[in-house]
Amino acid sequence: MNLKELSELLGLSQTTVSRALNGFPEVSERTRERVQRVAKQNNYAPNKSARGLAMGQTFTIGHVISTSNQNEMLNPVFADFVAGVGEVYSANGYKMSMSIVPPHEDEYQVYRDMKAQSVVDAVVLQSPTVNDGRISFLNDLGLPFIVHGRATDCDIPYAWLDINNRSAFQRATDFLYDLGHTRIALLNGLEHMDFAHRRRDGYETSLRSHNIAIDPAIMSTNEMTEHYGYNRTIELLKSENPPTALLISSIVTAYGALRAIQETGKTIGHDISIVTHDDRLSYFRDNDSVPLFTATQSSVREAGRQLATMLIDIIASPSVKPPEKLLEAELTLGRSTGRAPA
Amino acid sequence: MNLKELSELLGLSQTTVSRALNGFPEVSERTRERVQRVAKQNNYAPNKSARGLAMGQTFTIGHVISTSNQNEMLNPVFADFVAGVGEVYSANGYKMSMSIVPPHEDEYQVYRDMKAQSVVDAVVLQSPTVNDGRISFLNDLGLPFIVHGRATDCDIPYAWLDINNRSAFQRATDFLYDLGHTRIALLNGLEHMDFAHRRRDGYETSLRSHNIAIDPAIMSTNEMTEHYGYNRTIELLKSENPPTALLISSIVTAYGALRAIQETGKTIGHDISIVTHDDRLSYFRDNDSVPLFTATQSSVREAGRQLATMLIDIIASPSVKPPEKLLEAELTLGRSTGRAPA
DNA sequence: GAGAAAATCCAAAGCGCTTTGAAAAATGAT
DNA sequence: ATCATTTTTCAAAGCGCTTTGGATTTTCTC
Repeated sequence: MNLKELSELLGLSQTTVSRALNGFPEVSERTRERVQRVAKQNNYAPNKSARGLAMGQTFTIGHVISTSNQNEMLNPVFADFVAGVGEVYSANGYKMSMSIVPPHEDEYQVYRDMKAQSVVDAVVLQSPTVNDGRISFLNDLGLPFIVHGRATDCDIPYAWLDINNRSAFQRATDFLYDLGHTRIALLNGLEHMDFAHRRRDGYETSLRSHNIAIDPAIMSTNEMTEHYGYNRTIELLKSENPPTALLISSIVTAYGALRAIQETGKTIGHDISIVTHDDRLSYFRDNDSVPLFTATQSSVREAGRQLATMLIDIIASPSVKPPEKLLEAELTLGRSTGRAPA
Repeated sequence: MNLKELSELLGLSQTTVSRALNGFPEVSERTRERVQRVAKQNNYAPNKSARGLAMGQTFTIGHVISTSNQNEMLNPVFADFVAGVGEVYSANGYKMSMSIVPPHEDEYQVYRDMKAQSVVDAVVLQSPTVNDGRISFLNDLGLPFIVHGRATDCDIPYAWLDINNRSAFQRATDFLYDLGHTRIALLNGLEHMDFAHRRRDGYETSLRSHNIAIDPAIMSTNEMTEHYGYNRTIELLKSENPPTALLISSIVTAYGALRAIQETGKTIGHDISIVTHDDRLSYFRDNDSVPLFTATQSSVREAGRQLATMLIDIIASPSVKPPEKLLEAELTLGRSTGRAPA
């Protein structure tokens, strides 16, 4: 069923039917109701290609995910983030177009093609690095976008939504210090990633403020797998001057660290403390009355929702200055932290 | 830059340019080369909406993900599966359109709209249940599709790719039996899911073949979170007749079980054995020479690749009988299994 | 070099929608 | 009843591409 058929069925012109369905004021309520009813009955929905062609808008938002990193690893946060944005998209009549960029292929070309083919109205940029060339590239390309995160070394204005990584990790480190910990290891993500860079900054700032020397021997950076947490913790515990606390960038890695601690016969929250960042991933949901991990918490799914809302606003009014939003992470107390051993 | 402008630039008709770019034989190699060169130079790519409208094909494949289950949980397998299909899509000029269905909304309506708006050429159906109404629905709707998994109670022919869940769990149970285990607990996924149903079947078949009574007290079914693994294992270990081995449906849950075992002071592979299913999720990758878990392994990313290839074939030749593919899981030996304690 | 065959190119229609500019119908004011 | 407004409807153009059917040019054969 297409517009022509529907309008013939109704005995109206295509114009009137189109206007009735798209909520234009030039059509009487009685007609609109009738049109909508018959459209629903016949399961009519306007052809997206035709609509896109006529309006120069596709009601589609692009996500491009590069798997070109060393292990072709995906960000564990990916699924929940997508779920969050996707909810808002579908509530607003938008579709999500996801492109996976295979290893050794050019992510920039994907954006160029998206623009040339006008296949999306806007894109969301994920996993920004400290100095992310994609931002100025998209800016020059003229493709509206929003960044999930920020790029420290980028000075042009752009739209973003981020959590306060620096403050979160500073507070977490302060908290461990208050518990008496002075030897706090950092198990960070890859530090060319902007979020990891900022977390490290927060960690170091806290240490400096308490006159604790920054010791690279207990700071590490890697992809945030379970095994990274395990292996690195074993290493740290075996070292001559082992830390009494671990600050960890991902809950997946924190579980690995916990495994190592248990295996070594130590007690978490007693012999050694852990604070981790927790994105509230759905398959690590913790329903205990007191959660396992003390954590800097921020729901990445909720972040996705808010980011999508912002982006849809940008599409609606592109002229206004790029919106920015900084979400604070909560520091929630769990069973993984305690007073530093004497 | 659009076709008209490009063809004027080249001094050719739109027809010729279009044919040159789309590989039709009616254009000389010399012209084709020139056209392609100039197109690349000017970053020309055909408008997708226009192309879709003219050809009645969108080169887009739909994925619809319902978050309507109790905890709005996403399948942890989601990200890697998407990465797998996405690779193949982009290699073949297809785009992926992902729809998130918010809780309490009608997944069927999403499919109906996709069809009416002709926004996709085909869809992939994920997480099928034992008796999944979506299969016959899509069949009646006339929207080409392929199922990732199968539906036990569905008798119409349809395209699918699945792993041999039944055989994998039967072999795993046999293996534990051979090690002397006779009290083997099952920590399964939600059993209205077809894969979980089949795994249970494999487990029970093995037990019956060894004349071991099936004991519902040590069989459980739940969403496969870390905490499910932990809590359930604690429960089992505390019970009066505790199992000596656990068969677990997801590696996330297996880590939870391991945590419980360690906490109880028991040694994995000695006091208690674990066999888990491992989808080779990227953030649980295990690079140890001997892996942590003995597992029924099958890469879900590779499954995604193969499924995408099959679906593209279906689109190309819709008439042939729906393809089916059954992948066997490997049983790989890790450190989590050992002889049953005397 | 003429005619036939092959290779190359083109103008125009059509895909299904939105939207412009104008006409027809309904309403209100005099 | 007449004219001026407002409301409601419509015909047709245009979005950028593919593709049909035909025209033109080149190449080949004798």
